[in-house]
Amino acid sequence: MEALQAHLSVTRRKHAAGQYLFRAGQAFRALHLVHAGTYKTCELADDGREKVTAFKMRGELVGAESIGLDTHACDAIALEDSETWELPYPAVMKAAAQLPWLQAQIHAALAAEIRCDRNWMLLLATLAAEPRVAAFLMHMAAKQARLGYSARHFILRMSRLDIASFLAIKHETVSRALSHLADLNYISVQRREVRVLDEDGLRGMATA
Amino acid sequence: MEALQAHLSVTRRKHAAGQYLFRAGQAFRALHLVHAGTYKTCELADDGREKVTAFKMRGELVGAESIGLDTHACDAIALEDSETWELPYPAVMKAAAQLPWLQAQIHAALAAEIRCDRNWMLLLATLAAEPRVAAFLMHMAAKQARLGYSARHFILRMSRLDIASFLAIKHETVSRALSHLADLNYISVQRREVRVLDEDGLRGMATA
DNA sequence: CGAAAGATTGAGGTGTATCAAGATCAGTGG
DNA sequence: CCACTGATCTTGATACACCTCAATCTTTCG
Repeated sequence: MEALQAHLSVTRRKHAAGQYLFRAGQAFRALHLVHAGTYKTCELADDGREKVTAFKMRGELVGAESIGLDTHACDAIALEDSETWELPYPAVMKAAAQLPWLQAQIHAALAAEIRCDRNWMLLLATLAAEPRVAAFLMHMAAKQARLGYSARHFILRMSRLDIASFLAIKHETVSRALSHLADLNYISVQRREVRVLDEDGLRGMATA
Repeated sequence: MEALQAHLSVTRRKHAAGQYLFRAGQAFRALHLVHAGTYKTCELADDGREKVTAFKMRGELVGAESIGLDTHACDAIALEDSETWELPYPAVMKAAAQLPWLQAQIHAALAAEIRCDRNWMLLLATLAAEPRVAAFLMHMAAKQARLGYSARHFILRMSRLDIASFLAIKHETVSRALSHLADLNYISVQRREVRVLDEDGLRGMATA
């Protein structure tokens, strides 16, 4: 995905914490590749119900779910000062028509998105609150590691409320789960700073 | 999607009720367009946890989530005697490279899959058991209508257990919810046969 | 027909939501 | 710099929706 600049014009966009990358209903014109920082995407219902559906970091694509629509299907919001590369969708399509590897990459990225969502669906459907939180922490740790940071010590960029929404529980429950995981000495938490003390313990909690 | 036969070889495959279209771990070689009947897809975890992630009927694509992988990421099972058109994936890719409209269709289909999953995630995260069941019935009714059948009277092709798994509740809870919706005279149910008596009532239940 | 699978209904237990009160932190303006 | 304000987080007590366990009934299929 990183060799794209050679084939199409890429615009850098910076977003302050809390700023919208796009809102549901706005015209869909481009995909966004996260270059720095963290974003969340929020699914919205007509009646006001909403849920955080994903957290996106460097190398991940935002906005793909709106392909084929005129307007965006969800909100995307920066959780900290962040930056994306904007990839105009028509240009991407044109480039993909010329470059089989790019087409394969796009298909693969969309399919991976589906698999990721379904993994979370499975997890939310089959695990209780505390295991969900444990799995979430493991997942965040893995993401950190993939980006070259420590999987043992990291900062959660999202609020308890965001985590709660993502995990389909209440924020009080997230708080309690974190406190309990700390009591068990699997982690230490201070506000948004997390330290993983016992990875095996966490893993055990996340699958049982 | 129906003009595909002109551009690539399509194999018809029949499946008896309960038969696997593919299993997780089997080689991924083709997409499958449902031509008749109903299939379910099941996401599996290493430790045995599983969840029904989708029900697919005529015109819907099965297997897209495994694009980019060597092997299938989930199970797909026929719920009744059914038939698919098998679309060899390499051939699809080749055709898409020549036909921009096909490429756009594929992107759109994958994106639509993501949006559909996220709608269910939102629903499961924000609604209680009974509204989930009501929403599920409305959804099934809409699917029936789209295929030209009655949205007022239809047969559920899946068991209570399948519905329960899909909605992330227990099958007893599904049963009770259905009974209660019948008590309210929103529907009538006998086993898998459903009649919608009060669509507005159902809709109200599904969003509150 | 008999056996197994699926569906319904009841009674009781439990995990999480709800409601509420403090504590801690971040940002603002005096 | 500090007081002030609002947002975020933590913790407790209670309520209730759903799960669990169990029995019964119906349908399906060999």
